[in-house]
Amino acid sequence: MISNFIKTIMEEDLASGKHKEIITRFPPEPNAFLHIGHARAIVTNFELAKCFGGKTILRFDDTNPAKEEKRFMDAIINDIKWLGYEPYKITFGSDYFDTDYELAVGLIKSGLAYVDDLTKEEMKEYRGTLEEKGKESPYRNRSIEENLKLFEEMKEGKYEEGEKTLRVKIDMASSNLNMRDPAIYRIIKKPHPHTGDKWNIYPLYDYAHPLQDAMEYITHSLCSLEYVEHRPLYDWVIENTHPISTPRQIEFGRLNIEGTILSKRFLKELVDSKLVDDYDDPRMPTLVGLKRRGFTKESIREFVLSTGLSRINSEIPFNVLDHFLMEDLKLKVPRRMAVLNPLKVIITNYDENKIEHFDFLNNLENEELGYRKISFSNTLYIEKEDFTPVKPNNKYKRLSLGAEVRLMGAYFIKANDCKYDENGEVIEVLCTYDPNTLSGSGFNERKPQGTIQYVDAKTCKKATFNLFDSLIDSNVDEDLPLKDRFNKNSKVSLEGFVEEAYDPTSESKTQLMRNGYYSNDYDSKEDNIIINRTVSLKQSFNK
RNA sequence: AGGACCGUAGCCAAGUGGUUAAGGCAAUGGACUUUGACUCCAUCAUCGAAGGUUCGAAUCCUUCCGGCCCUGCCA
Repeated sequence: MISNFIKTIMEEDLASGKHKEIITRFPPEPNAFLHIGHARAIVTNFELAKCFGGKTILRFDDTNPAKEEKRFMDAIINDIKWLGYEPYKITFGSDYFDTDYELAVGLIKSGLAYVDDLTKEEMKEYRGTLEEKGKESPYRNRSIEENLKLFEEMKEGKYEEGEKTLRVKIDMASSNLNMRDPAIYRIIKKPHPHTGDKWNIYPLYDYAHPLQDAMEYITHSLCSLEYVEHRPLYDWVIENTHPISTPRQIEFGRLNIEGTILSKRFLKELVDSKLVDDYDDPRMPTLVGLKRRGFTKESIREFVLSTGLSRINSEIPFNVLDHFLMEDLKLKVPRRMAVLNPLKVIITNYDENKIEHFDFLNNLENEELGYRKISFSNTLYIEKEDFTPVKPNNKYKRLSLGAEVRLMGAYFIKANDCKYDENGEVIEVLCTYDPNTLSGSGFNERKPQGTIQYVDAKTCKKATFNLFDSLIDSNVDEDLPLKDRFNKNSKVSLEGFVEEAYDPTSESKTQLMRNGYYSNDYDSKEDNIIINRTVSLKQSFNK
């Protein structure tokens, strides 16, 4: 499923013959890492074009030389490729500076643009406010010849930054502030990464963007809702410069994820203040962060396509993202048992020198993933929350004294006794096993209370589990500075165990067999496996 | 009365005058079980509010309420 209202527009434009082909574009300014919000724009643009056999261009919007950075450009290209998309071509806003300039000269010649000497502050004053109309600049009626000469001189570098701008003559009384003679060129005396020191003047977004679209034959220029009020200006530029094609701007709502903030500023603050490791910290909503957290490109893509988009800014719970990861991985990856909070279990009627190995399906629902060995001995670990001395209610499906439970892939065990530490915490459970109940043996004389997972203490591997939560603390006042709203518990590390078969070097995606959390992005430091949980526990058992 | 956009369930979102308002997520109940997972079955809205037009409205009109955006020589 893909955005209906935009797709409908495209279908109509194709049917009416307005366009023969659909061409879209993704136009990031190369000054930040891409996040999940950008993924929505990327997926939408690429998929929509793909729907109609069209093309999508990646265009770096580098009209402001003060802002661009090469490392962001590389990161953006990598992120788009990671998502599985190949731009038809990669262009730069600066590719069109010559045409931008010529068309601006044309605007002056038609009496539609003028060079203004007003300072920034004066211009603000003249612009008026939301309630009051603006007034015309005293320089508004310079002759075409003078404007031409002045604009040329601006280009040649005769004036300093801020001294002059080129403005377009529209309507100072417009209720749309964007139409009150917006500036389309300003002086910036900085070398540009692509055009060097060729230019002393650079076009502004509202002028450059529609022209870039036009010059690339973009048919549908998708952008976020905040540009709605820029559309009249977008159309004005197209109508009055008569470029080679007539693109159409279409706006859609932004995507937000609950528990995080998708703003460049916030993400930068987190990194700069070292609250997170870097832009690729698994807690970050950046694409590189989500990737490290374990998200696959398929899951991101499906997430975007399935949640759809409209002209509403949406705020989607993080667990929706989890859902699509789960959907993507559940048949694709092997599953492994893991114990995050270990509790020792001693099998009192099992030979303490014996270790058995069983074949166990890597993924119950997908036999193609094959089998691995799991082992069983008299000393095991189970999850702390999988044992309680007294069975709390009849829905309890785990181990309690006197009750019998299946160890997944192995035997039934019955808890007979347990030991406590000085704080009254259970530290060891004493069980007996029934050799007749081996999994797969066909034993069906009685049913266990439930099934729990375990690892064999004699063969398991130590692992550190990183569990992640929202970046934003929901209990903190929204008016506080972003940094102060950081959730200090957004990362919790637990020391536990994974079964022997877990291979950190080859299994970058694994489902850990308890309520669907998956591991990814291990870091093998010394002997310690670090596993980042990617999908949150659906619920806590200890309600 | 500054202007723009928007309001369909807890969260997304189809639907743009015509049978009982798609679908997904979440939730709840049940079945199954080598994970309280997965899978399967069932349940879950009269469309921000009030009026109006119409044989008939979530769809058109009016008013009200609510949200969000706009006063960069940023994008």
